[in-house]
Amino acid sequence: MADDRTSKDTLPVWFAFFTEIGIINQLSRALFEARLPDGVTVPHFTVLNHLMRVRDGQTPQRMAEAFQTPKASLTNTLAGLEARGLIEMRRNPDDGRSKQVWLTETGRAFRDQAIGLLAQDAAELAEQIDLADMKTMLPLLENVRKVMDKARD
Amino acid sequence: MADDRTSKDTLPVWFAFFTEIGIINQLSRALFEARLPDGVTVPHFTVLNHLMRVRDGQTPQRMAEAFQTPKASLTNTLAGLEARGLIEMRRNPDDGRSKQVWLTETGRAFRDQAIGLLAQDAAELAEQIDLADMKTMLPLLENVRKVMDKARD
DNA sequence: TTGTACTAGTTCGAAGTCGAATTATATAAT
DNA sequence: ATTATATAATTCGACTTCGAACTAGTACAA
Repeated sequence: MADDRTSKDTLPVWFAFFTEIGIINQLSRALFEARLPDGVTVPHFTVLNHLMRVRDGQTPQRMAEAFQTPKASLTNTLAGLEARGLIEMRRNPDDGRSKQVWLTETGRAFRDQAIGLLAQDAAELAEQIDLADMKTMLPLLENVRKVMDKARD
Repeated sequence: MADDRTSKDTLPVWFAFFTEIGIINQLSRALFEARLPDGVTVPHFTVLNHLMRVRDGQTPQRMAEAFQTPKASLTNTLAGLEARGLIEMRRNPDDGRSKQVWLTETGRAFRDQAIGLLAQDAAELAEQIDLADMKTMLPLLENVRKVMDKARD
């Protein structure tokens, strides 16, 4: 018995939601890339951060799934990181088709330094936005993400 | 006077927040573009929707500000819409430097039809996500967006 | 052992993004 | 009027994105 008649204002609310998401995404990208040196982009940083938070030595495939991003895009991102000496790609000894992505020492240092720079911006934002609000939103956003992820055919 | 010592978990929360934002943005883009016909993209639709919701006849400059997007990107988007006959660019009679963007009848019809298609997806999402949660997030997201917007130097 | 099907990653190409330079027009100052 | 400065939009070019085709390697069946 779920009511399959959706409320009249459902659509506008969702639209407004996606609009805000889009703008915040854009603003955060601009903010990040203004801080990151040397043409390092958000996708670059995201990969470094992921490898450090979760574990390095992962395959590109696995990471593509984690980020919900096409393999071809990731190939490009990884090539950029490797060219800058921040990661190392090795053959996967267990499976010749796949590879493993390892952080270099430079990569680890770079990520830590970047975190430091970004922390300044975060602190500035934190002055103006209640952390409690962020903690309210976070689980709700996660839920939206999970539902949308499942809805993909 | 403001405490410049931010809580220890501020940074991780903000990171997680931006990560969710990024993924939801990506998922919503995929969802939208699967529905929109004929190579029409999210930026295209966003412009149409904005012109209809707010008012058409606006200048590209004004819209670029509203969307937080570079002028050069918008030029490209508008060119696509004009090529498809969904908008019309006219000289601004009050200022020869600028232009005005007007919806065509085709453009209006297209937007209405697109809304109908997207409403189906929204209804599906709405079945699984409480509208109250959306209404909780919306003002908080708006606030984040406004603060970030102001923080741009 | 060969064949068939599958999977990981890359390459290719078409399209989108956007900072910087450029063009056209407007406004202000003298 | 002339010049200087500012603003709206476009063009240019370097770069990113990502679907589809391709290459290399694996698995399993007969």
